[in-house]
Amino acid sequence: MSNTSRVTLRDVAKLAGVHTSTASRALNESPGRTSKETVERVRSAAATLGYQPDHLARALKTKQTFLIGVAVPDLLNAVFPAVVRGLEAVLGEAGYIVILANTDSDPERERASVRAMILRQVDGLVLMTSHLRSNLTEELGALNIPLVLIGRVVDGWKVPSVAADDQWGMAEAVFHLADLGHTQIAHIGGPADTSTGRDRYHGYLAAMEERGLEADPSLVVTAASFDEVAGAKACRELLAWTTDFTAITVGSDAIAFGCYDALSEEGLEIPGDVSLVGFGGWPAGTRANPPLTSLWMPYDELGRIGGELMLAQIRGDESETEVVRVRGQLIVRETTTVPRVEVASQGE
Amino acid sequence: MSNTSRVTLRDVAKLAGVHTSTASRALNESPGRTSKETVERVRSAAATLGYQPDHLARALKTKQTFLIGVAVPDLLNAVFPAVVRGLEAVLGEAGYIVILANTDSDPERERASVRAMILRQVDGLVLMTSHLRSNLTEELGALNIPLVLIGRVVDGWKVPSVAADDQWGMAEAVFHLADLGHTQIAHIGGPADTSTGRDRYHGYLAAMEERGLEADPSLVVTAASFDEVAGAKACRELLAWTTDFTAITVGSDAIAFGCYDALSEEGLEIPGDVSLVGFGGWPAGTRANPPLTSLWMPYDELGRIGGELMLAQIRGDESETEVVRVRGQLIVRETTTVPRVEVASQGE
DNA sequence: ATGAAAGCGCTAACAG
DNA sequence: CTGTTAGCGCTTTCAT
Repeated sequence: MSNTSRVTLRDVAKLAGVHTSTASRALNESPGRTSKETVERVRSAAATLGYQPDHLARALKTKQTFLIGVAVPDLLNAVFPAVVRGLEAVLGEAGYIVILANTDSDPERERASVRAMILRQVDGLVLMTSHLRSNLTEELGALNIPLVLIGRVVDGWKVPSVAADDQWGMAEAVFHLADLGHTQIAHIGGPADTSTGRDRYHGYLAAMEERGLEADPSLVVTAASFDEVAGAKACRELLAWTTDFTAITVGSDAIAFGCYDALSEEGLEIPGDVSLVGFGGWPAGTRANPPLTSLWMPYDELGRIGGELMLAQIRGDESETEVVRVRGQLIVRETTTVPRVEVASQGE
Repeated sequence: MSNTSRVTLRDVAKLAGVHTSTASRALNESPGRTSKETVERVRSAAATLGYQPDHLARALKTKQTFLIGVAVPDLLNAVFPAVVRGLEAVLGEAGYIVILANTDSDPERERASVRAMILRQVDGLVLMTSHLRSNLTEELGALNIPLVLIGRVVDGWKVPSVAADDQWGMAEAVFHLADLGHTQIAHIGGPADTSTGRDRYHGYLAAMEERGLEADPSLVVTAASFDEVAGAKACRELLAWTTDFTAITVGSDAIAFGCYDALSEEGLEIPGDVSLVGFGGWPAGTRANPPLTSLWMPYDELGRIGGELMLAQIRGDESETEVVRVRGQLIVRETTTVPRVEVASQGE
């Protein structure tokens, strides 16, 4: 019943026989501004009373809440928990605490969440949102609150960001296929209005060109989202159009799984008829049938770096707006092999 | 640069031509305590100025932060993001915001996180911790802060909780196997010091007895944790001891996946030689090879109910300490079939 | 029904 | 180096 009325700074001061303000200084160690002696007395008084400063009161005065708002599109997508974990570790270490909001990839909900967080006076905002256009951009720009973007890069908006090197990654995937002898490589990309979707697509294009391969536009389709059903749907579209390809690169592991279904519906075997390379490197890929070859990216690392960027920004260390790209590595499992030969009939 | 110094209640009051305290009452609608007229004036003043109350200041006075602390053991385990999502949805709806801490299933880190959250004056605490003994129990009991346990039930500690009906679920799994004709059913349980581990084990025992089957103690092993490697290890132990069983029930889908590995190392086929039933019903099970039969539990629902319990408790609606058990359903995929016959040689 | 005054717990000018 | 005085923005007695 009794909430053991918290011990306040006044209590500490009284016990130490000094004024509250002195106690405050002693504890916050305003550099040199206090005699060693009193610092000592106050410290021990605080210790014996088990004094814990009240964050709220302090925040009211200092305008620092030590709260960091984190907006994630979809906690059910395994990528995001990994990022959040990394973030929480780094920020927690520095005394910050993470407040979380799931936006369901809905711009509306996202705006609402961000507003709520700003209202809470968060010291910084980490956005992993998918579709970053909207006036959220300006709204946040005006507020000039420390901001970090994770996973997506927004052009024309100077803000510290960290993301997987999607272009590089997708290029690796294409090279792997090309090295196996594939020349007709399809691409089922993620939504075109996401930077990840776009960047991966560009990586595909660049890699095809680098290998002197034609990126036939009819071999490129776009999934409406990064999940399995969208992936299956997109793959069916592709299949309805043409089967003149021996390999597929995709925008996410989930999309790849969607392809498992769509391909098997058509009686196409992986990798016998079609080789497939996922993107993300989910652990689940190991158990899939067949195990998914995929370009793994260190998502937890994204979170950690994102945390660092946030801390740097709060400290004011912004040497320059930093945009970090991290790279992972291709994990070759069993969905890729040399191309089937029959299709080679069609001349170049 | 300029943080557009937020509009304060004073500004609103001034514009409405009333005192701050009146404005406060008008906005908080202290029932009937204010004339309709002024309420109207203040409201519109607030609207035109775009007034947003300062949570911090309010909290300092009212001792209500509208923050709910949530401690999760491991965000990388797919179960927890689902729960968090449910929680966040319900609590967010009610104006609460979720602050998150990952404890890595480490009692030490857990205590630290919980302390930090309490320091932040959270209005409530949601714990999904695995090993709930420790003095955390008493520490929290003394503080009498609204508390909800999700996923685990701690005996001898009266606190609102919601968890999967583990006993029922595991019994279903056993019944399924028994119906197929299995009589020698092994059990690879989760850690014995978790309520989930124990309850599932008890469910296994009860179901075996109900069907008049002998639960041979040598057919029961315990995994050190709920993950794949612990599962594989435990399964190897079992295999080293005996192969006199035709089916296995396990404490989690991850443990089941570990069994995939351990069984195949011994050249045992699933389900040809050994039938296997997972627990949890992860989506990943669909893609596994073979697709995993598993007892699915609605983890998002756990989160939602947990949120409701928290809200009820905050409101003071505690009719009685509630302990909710939710049930899911068996999803039959391809890891279960009738028992192999050869083993039937050994008499009873 | 409203205004005046006090105070939540802390920090930050300003004197001394 | 320390005490005094204010005040963060809000709610809440207490008078009126």
